[in-house]
Amino acid sequence: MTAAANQSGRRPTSPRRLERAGIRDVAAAAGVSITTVSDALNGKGRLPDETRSRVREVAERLGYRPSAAARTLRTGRSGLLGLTVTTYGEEPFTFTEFAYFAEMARAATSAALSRGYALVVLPASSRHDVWGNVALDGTVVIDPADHDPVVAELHRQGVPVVSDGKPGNCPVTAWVDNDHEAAVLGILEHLSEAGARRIGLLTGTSTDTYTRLSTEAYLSWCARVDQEPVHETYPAHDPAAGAVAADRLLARPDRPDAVYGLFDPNGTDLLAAARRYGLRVPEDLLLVCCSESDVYAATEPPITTLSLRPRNIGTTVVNLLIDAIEGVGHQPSGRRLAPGAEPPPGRLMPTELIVRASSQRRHPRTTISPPRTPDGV
Amino acid sequence: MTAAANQSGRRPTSPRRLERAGIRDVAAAAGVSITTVSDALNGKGRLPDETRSRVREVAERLGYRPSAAARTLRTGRSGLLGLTVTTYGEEPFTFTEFAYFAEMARAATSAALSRGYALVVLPASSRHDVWGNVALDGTVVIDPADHDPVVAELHRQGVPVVSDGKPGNCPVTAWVDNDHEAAVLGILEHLSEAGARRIGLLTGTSTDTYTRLSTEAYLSWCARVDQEPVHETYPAHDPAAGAVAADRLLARPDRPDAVYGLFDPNGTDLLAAARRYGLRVPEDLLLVCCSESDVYAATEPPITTLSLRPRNIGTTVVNLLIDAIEGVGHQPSGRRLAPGAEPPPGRLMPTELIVRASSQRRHPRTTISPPRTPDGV
DNA sequence: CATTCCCGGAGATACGTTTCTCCATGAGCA
DNA sequence: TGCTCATGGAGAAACGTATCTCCGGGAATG
Repeated sequence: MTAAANQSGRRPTSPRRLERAGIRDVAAAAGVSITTVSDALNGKGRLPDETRSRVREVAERLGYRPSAAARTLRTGRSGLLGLTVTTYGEEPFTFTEFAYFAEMARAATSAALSRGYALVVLPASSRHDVWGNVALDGTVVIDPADHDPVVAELHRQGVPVVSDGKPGNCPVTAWVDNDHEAAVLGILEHLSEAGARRIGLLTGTSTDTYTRLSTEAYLSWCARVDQEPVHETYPAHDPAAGAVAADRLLARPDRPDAVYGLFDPNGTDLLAAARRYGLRVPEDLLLVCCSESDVYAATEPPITTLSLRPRNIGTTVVNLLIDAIEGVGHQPSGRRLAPGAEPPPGRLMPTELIVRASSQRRHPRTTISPPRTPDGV
Repeated sequence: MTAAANQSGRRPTSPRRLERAGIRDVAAAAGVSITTVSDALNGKGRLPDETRSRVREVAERLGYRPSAAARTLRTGRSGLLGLTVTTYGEEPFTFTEFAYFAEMARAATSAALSRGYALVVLPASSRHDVWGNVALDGTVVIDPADHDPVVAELHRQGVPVVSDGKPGNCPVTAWVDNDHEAAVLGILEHLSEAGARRIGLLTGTSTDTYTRLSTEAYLSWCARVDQEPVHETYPAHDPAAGAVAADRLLARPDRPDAVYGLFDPNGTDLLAAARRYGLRVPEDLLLVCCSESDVYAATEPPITTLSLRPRNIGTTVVNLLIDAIEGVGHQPSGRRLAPGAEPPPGRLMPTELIVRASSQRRHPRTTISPPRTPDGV
């Protein structure tokens, strides 16, 4: 039957070995036109239910699966979202953000799927041919650089881009970020309440928005409460440098009695350094670091962490992206032609401070920093 | 100039708003034919270098990007690999395998990328429309069920499938797995050497290959050394049930003096249970569990873990898949028509026992179980 | 001078959909 | 009877690329 359909449907010039059934085969087998098959399967035209169900049945029987490539070509929609992550070395993901990224990607995948999209992870540094070979309806970019070439290229192609991390100078469609300022202030306040008199900060040297905003919040807080900043910095992509910097921080003459570390490994590094200097945590030194890892629930003592709630971020960023993709037509495309007219809309998400033994000399407590109104809106 | 190219290249009937430059525009702008442009850009035909570079230059100037959809439609290759993972609940990934999966997926992505492919994560339970909407050159399936419908469908469509986990009864092209039998025997031996007299096992009730092979190895070892099995089981998808089962195991009259837990959370659950019963680890109870999480390096005491080396698995499985995709033509497709003629080729990968304080009363040591020859070859 | 051959490149077709346009038919209505 | 209209469906034009076939013309060869 399939063979017969093939023969009547195809040009006789190419006696194709019969591979997968195409829409033509279904049309022939059902005795209707291609149009009718397409309409019946996609629920589009005006057809009596009888025809619709008959066509569906024939398609099912032939094991017909529409060609994704042809559909994409015709409709201009691939149903694919990109997830781009900045890279330092050979490995496609940043080391320091690994747990964050894993959780965020998982939530993003889930959110995309539930709206009928699939997610492709594409490091910015990927081979160019890979980028060129996949049709993306939109892209999520993690922490884009100031004049990110990838974002610029996508923008030029008219592909919507939503960034995780407030963009410095990037033509993104929208963005999502944590309220880093509020988070840092919340931590400093928390440490103060626990009795800290001199709070130190451990950060990377990189100029990404996260580091910059957090540092600025710290410095302005220092100015306000009239504390001299105690601030150490290291190249964040170098795993060994973090331990050294932690050591340096505790070796200073103006040694802090509390430290906040901006990156995931800082907690264990600081703990090790404290041991070397014979400092007890939390009696002599209060410790907080930003991390998604549950390692810090099991350390001795357990360490208070700031969670950026990557699941929230991932879900939000994908939903914003899909909104932008499907909401096309609402936005006059003239927007692209008016640079700097108005900043892209942004959304600030709350962080969560998971209070453990390392940052309290009294009893435990959990706070969530309140969301603020985004600057961009 | 682009406008002119458009006008001369397009049919005058449709005065398309000028969007992205197509191959026609490049051809017109360079004063050559479409064929020449395609050949020049893909390095295919016989063209003088001068023409080639000129065409490339024009393409660059126009910002030409070939349409991935059109290319896929024409060539039948999308450059996309699927990564399918079995699901228990709403979330697309299995809880107990989270760290394993994250690492494995990361390695798989990396391996795919370095060979020019991109990876799409697609839970088996995804909405049907998502599966239908993405053109896959091949798929990696994690732990396929015995008569997995997803694998069957892919097989029917002629899509190569490589599985992570030895398939029970599935038409996969190839498979990769750990040598679970050797791993379990290695652990039992390790515990015996540390002084264990009665070793217990904590597993899930599910019938996947991993659980089955490990359990069988345990039982046959028990028979050989003449020990009565001490075996507790719980529904692996229920996080609370694991803790209960751990408790049950240590409450037995024939309480074991050593336990191996097959799943990630078993370690912490067993540790907590041991505390409740006043058992010291490792003095009264030796502990090992299978996990990729570095949590177990920080527990008190640190717990010995078996790593399945997901990075190895991910890399291998993807490379095997791409080999199968690109090696098409070597395999006579008649293979598909001869079911049961020969089992698919498989590869067994070594595991790694990371020895920590919980499983030794002497000094630390690290062993790696030797790889065996796969059954299938 | 006639023939062959290779170089450089043009034309046309197919990949498998979706969708726009249009047509035939028969019912309802004046 | 003649007109409009809704219904059910067919035809054909894209979408943008890769590739197969073929062709003109100059150089080499007899």
